Amino acid sequence: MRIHTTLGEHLRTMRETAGLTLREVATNVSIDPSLLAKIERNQRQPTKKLIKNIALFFKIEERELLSEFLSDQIAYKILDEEADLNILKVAEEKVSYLKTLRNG
Amino acid sequence: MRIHTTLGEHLRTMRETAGLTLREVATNVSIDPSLLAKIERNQRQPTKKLIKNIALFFKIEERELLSEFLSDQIAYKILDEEADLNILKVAEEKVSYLKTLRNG
DNA sequence: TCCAAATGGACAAATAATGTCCACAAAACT
DNA sequence: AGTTTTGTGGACATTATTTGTCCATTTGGA
Repeated sequence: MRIHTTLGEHLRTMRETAGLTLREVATNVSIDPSLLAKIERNQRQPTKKLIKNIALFFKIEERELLSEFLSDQIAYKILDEEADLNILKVAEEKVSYLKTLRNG
Repeated sequence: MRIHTTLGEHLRTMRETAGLTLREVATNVSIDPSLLAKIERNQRQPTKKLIKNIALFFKIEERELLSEFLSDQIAYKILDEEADLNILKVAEEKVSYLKTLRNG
């Protein structure tokens, strides 16, 4: 089993493992092959609806892809902003803080 | 370690400490007072241009506010998606991985 | 070579966000 | 009380961002 580090790479691995073309998968999830190609190379983000369709098509857990999707988004944001990694620690503290605000 | 709340709360604290009204600050940073009120209560996100203006107005470091801004965005995303906190660990690993990819 | 597959870019469409206006509510002041 | 000032809420306009498509081009294999 190959290690995939982004959602796009994971999707490409699954497709190639299944021996399918972009066109075949794209048709089944109702998008243009060009868009799927971009998603596999992380040039576009899939919508949640598309993630659901892909999970159904490959018969895997939707939440697995959603988790990859979310961590991708956060990672790319850190990279885009050239931010320090301790931003993530701060964010973690804020989540706890905001949760207590919401509940208490 | 210092206490992190949210960017909005920070802005409100600074404004009140300075004894200024929403209108006074809003006028100086060229936005509607209503918008500033929403930003202080985290109902709206400031643009980077606005963050710059605010930093100039209060004579503080722009990057301090930008860091708060970024960690806020990540925290709110985690909360919105009701995601597990270990997503942040995964994101951290992805950042490292993508950095090595980028550099070769 | 020929054909299918994959990629890139420009543009259209859709979505999501910011920002404003105005009305209202709550204080504060005279 | 009346008046003015401050902060809030919602509807809407505006702007920005993102997704998605189309088509041309390139790549790779039989």
